[in-house]
Amino acid sequence: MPEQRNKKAPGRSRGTTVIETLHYLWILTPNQIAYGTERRTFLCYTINSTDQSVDLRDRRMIHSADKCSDQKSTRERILEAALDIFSSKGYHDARLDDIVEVAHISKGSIYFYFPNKERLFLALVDQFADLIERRATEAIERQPRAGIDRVRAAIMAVIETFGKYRRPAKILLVQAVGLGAPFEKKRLEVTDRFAALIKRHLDEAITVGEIQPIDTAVVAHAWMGAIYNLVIRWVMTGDPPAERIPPTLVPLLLRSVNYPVEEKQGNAV
Amino acid sequence: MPEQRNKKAPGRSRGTTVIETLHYLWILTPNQIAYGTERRTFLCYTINSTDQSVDLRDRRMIHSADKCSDQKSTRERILEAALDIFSSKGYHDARLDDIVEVAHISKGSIYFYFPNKERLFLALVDQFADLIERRATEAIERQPRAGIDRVRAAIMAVIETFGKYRRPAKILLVQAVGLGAPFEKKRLEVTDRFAALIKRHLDEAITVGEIQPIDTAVVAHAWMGAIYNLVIRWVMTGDPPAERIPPTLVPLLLRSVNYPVEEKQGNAV
Amino acid sequence: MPEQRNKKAPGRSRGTTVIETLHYLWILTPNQIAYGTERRTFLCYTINSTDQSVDLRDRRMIHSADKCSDQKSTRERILEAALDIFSSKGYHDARLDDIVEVAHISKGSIYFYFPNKERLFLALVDQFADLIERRATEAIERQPRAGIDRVRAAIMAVIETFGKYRRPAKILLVQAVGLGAPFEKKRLEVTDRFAALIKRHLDEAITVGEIQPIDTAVVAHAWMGAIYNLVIRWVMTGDPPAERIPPTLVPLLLRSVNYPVEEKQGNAV
Amino acid sequence: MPEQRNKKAPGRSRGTTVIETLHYLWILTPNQIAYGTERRTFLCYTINSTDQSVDLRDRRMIHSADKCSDQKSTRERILEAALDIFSSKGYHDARLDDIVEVAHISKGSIYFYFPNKERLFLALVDQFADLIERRATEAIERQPRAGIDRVRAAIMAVIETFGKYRRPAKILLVQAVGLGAPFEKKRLEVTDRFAALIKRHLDEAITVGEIQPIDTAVVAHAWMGAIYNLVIRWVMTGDPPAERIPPTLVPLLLRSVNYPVEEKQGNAV
DNA sequence: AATGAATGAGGTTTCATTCAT
DNA sequence: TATGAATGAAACCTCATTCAT
Repeated sequence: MPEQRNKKAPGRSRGTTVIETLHYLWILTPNQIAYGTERRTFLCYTINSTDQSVDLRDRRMIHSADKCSDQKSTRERILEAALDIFSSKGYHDARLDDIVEVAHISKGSIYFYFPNKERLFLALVDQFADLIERRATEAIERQPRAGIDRVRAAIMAVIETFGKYRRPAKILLVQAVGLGAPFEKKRLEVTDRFAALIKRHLDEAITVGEIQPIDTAVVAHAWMGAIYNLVIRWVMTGDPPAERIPPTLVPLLLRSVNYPVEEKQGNAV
Repeated sequence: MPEQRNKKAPGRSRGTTVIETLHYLWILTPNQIAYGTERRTFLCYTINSTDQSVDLRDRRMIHSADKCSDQKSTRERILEAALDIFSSKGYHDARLDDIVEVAHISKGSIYFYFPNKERLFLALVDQFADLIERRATEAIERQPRAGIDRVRAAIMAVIETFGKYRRPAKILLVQAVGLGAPFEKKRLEVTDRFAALIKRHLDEAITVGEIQPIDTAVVAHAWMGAIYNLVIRWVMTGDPPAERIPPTLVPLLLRSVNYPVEEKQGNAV
Repeated sequence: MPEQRNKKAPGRSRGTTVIETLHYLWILTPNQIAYGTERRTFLCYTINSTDQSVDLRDRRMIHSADKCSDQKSTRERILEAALDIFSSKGYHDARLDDIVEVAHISKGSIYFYFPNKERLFLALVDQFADLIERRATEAIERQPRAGIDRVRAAIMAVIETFGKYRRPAKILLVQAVGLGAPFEKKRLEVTDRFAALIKRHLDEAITVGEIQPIDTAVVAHAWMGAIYNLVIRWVMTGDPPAERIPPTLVPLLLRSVNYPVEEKQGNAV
Repeated sequence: MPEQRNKKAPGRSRGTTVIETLHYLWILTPNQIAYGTERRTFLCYTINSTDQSVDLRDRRMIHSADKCSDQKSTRERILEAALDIFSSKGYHDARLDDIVEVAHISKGSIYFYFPNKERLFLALVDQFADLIERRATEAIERQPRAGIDRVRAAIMAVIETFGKYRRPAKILLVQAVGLGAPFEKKRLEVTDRFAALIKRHLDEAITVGEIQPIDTAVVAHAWMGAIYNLVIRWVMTGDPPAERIPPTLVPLLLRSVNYPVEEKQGNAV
C-alpha cells in the first residue's frame, strides 16, 4: 500500500525537506563527493555525469567519521563482502543473504547504506572505475613528455591495476555485462571515460608528430577491447598469466598505429 | 580528512552553528559549484584545486535562510508531525521515519515519549476525543433549559469542532477504522461516549415532554452515523462544504424524533 | 532488475499484444463484465466508472467454464478464504499465507487470478457492492408506485442484505476504511452509487408530492450514515440485533423528511 | 451462462473460428459498446437490454483483422520469439511468459522442445556461433592463397555477419556474459573456436613469410577483443555505424602484426 | 533527553517448472 | 503434440523497535 511514494523525484529545485546541514565539501574525483556535517562525513558517488547534478536525496552512503580507525565500518564491510559475492557468483546469483553472511551484518544494514541491490552493485563498479582512472591519470602525470610515452604509461597502469585487483576487474568486465539498461548505462559511461582518456593522448601524439593521423576514436575502442578481452580471459581462466600480457600486447597496440617498436621487447615493459 | 570533533551531540536543527541546509548540488566545472536550499541557489567558484576541499564556512555566499527557532517541546513536535502524517497517509502507510523527518527529531525520541507507534496514534485519537467532548459539554452547559435545546447545542458543537479540525477529524473518523481490536476498542469507547451524551439529553427531552418516547439508544447511534458520514465526505472530498451541512442536517435530525421544526430554517442554525 | 516493466499503462488505444479472442460478452452490472472465448468465460470487475473504459490487460479473474459444477473453482475458493480472513483480521493484518491455508491452494494461485493483494481485496468489495445494489434495485422494481414506497423498500433491502452477509458487510464498512487513496476511491464510488439511488427516489417522492422539497443529496448521505453506523455496531458488537434495527430506524428516517409515519410500527417491517 | 462445448482444445490463434482479437473495451452507455483491436475500434449499439448479453457473432461490425497463417513450426516460433526477448531484455529479465506471448504458443510447448530456460538460451548461442563459423570458413575457402588474405577474409566475414544479425550478436556478446559457469563455459568455447581459427591462419601467414613470428595466441585474443568491443558499441548504441568499422579496424589489426598496409584507404575513417 | 545505526522477522511478489488432460 | 492452471521455493525489501553512547 505504498500510497504515497516519497514525492517521486521532485524536480531538483523544489525540495521541501531539510536533508542535511552541510559544513564542508570535498570533490574527491569527478564523480565522487564527500560532504560533512558537524559530526559525520557523507560520501556520494552519484553525480550524474551528463548534467553534473547531484540530488542529495540519493545518497545513503554515509561514512561515520566517529569510529573510523579502530575497526572497519559497516559500510566497508558490506562493500567488501559484496565484492566477494558479486565477483564470484554474478549479480543475479548473488543473494543478499550471502553478503549478509560474509559481512557479518544484518540485512537491514545493507538497506541503511544502499537503497537497493542494484545500487550496491553499482557502487562497486564506480569505486573501481574511479580507482583505475586515478591510477591512469597518475601514471600519465609522471611522464614528462606528451605523446606516446603517456599513452603507453596509461595502458600499462590500466593493465597493472586490472592485474592487481582481480575481483573488481571481474565485476566491471564480466558481471556488469548483460544486466539491462541501468547497468549498461553505467558500463558505457565508465568505458567511455577510459576511451576518452586514451583518445586524448593519442591525439596529442599525432599533434606532436609521433604517429600519423588516424581515427583515434575507433582506435581507442579497439584497444580497449583488446585489453579487456585479454584481462577477461586471465580473470576467468588464469590462462595468459597477467605478467605475460603486457610484453606482447603493448607493442602490438603501438604498432597498430604505425609507431615503430624496436623488436627486442623482452623487457620492453 | 574531516576531523571536526563535536561539541556534544546537538539536535541537528537547534544547534547554534547551522551553516546551511543543503538540498542539491551541481558541479558545474571542476572549480565551480552551485548548491541550493529550499529557497535559493548559490554559486561558488573557489574550490581549492589542490586538495579539492571546500569549507563552506569560508564562502561568501553562504546565507542562513532559516533560523529554526521552534521552541515547541519535543513531545509537541512529535504529536504535531504525527497528526500531519497519520491524517494524510493513514496508520499503516505512515512510517515513523516520515514523522521523524517532519518533526526534526530523532527516531529514538519518539520512543522516549511513546511506548510504540500504536500508542502514539491512540494519543492523537484521545487528544481529539477529549477536545470534542469538552466542546460539547461546554455548549450544553451554556444552555439554560434542559431538553432539545441542549441536544441541538451539542450537535452543533460537534459539527463545528469537526469542521474546525479537519486533520484530527480524519484520524478519528477514517484512519482509526479497520485497524484491528485495540484500535477498535478505543474507537467504540469514544463513539459510545458521544452517543451516551446525546442519549442522556434526548431522554431529558422526553422527560420534559418536548418529544415523545422513543428508543433513544438507536436514535443516538443513527444520528452519530448521519453526522459522521457527512463530515467524512467533507473531510475526504470537501464536497458538501462544512458551512452547508448544519442547516439541512440539524432540522433533519430533530424532525426524525418528531420535534417540530419551523420551516424557515434558512439561517436556522 | 525489472528493467522493462510491462510497457506501463499503454494509452488505451495502442495495445500491442493479443489478449484474448473474444466470442461473447455480458454486461452483468454497470461495473461488472463477463466475456467469453470458445472455451472459457472471464469475469472483469474493473470498469473505470469515470471514463467507463476497460483495459483487458487488467483482468485476471478467469472463470473456467469447463469444470464449474463438480467442485468450487480455485478462484472461488480464494475469494471465500479472502472474505474470511480479511473480514476478521483486516487488510493489513491479513497475510496471504492465511488465505492460502484456508483456501487450500498455493500462494502462486492467488497471483494467477489477482494481480496483487490490493486487487484481491477490492474484488471482494466490488462483489458485495454489486450484490447490494442488485438487491436494492430488485426491491424497488417490486414496488408498483413511485415515491416513498420505493425508498422504503430500498432501505429495507439494504439493511436486510447487510444483516444476511455479515462478513462482506464488515469488509465494506470497516476493513476498507482508512487504507489510502486507491481503496478510498473505490469506497466513495460504492457509497455514492447507493446515495444516488436513494436520492433519485427521494426526488421522485417530492415530485409525486409525498414529501416536501428538501436537499435530497444531504439527506441521502445522512441516511446512509445512519444505516451504516447501526450496521457497523451490529457487525462489530452484535449489540442492536439485526432484526431490531429496521423497526426503529426506518420510521426515524421517514419522519426526518416529514413523511407521516403511523405510530404503531410494532411489526411494521 | 455460456455453454460452448469446445471442439477440441484448439491453439488459440490457429483455430478456424477466431472471431476477434479484442484489446480494449468501453461501455459508453448502457446499451452502447466500443471495443478495439490492434488496428481498429468498433462500435456496437445493440446490447440486448433484457439479459444484458452480447454475442459478437451476431454483430455486423466484426472484422477479422488477422489471419494468423504462420505455418512456421512451433520450435521455430519459440526460437524466434526467444531471440527477440532475450536480445532485448537479457537472460534474467526475460520471462518465459514473454516468449509465450510473442510466439503465440503455450508455456508447456517450450518444455516439449527444450529441457529448460537455460538450454533454450544456449540453443540460440549455438545457432549463431555455428552460423558465424560457417561464414568465416566459407570466406576463407574462397581465398586461393594461404596467409594474410585468408585472415583478412575471415575477419571481414565475422564483422559482416555481426553487422547483419544484430540481435544474435547482442545475445552472444552481451546477454551471455556474466551468467555463471554453464553459460561461461559455452561462451569460452565459442570464443576459443574463433580465436583458434584466426591463430591457425596467422601461423600460416608466418610460415608463408608474410609476417614475422609473434605470439599468435595473444594476438588472436587481442584482435577478437578489438572486434567484439566495436561491435558491442555498435549493437548497443549504433554509434560507429557498422559499415564504417572495417575500413579503420582491418588495417589497424594488420599493422599490429607488422603487415604493411598501403596508406591510401581514402574514405576509410 | 536525545541520537541514529543496527536489527531481523515477516511481508509480498516473481517465475521456472510440472502434469493432468 | 499441445495446453495452461497450479505449484512453491526463494528473492528483495520494509520498518517498528532497540540500545550503546
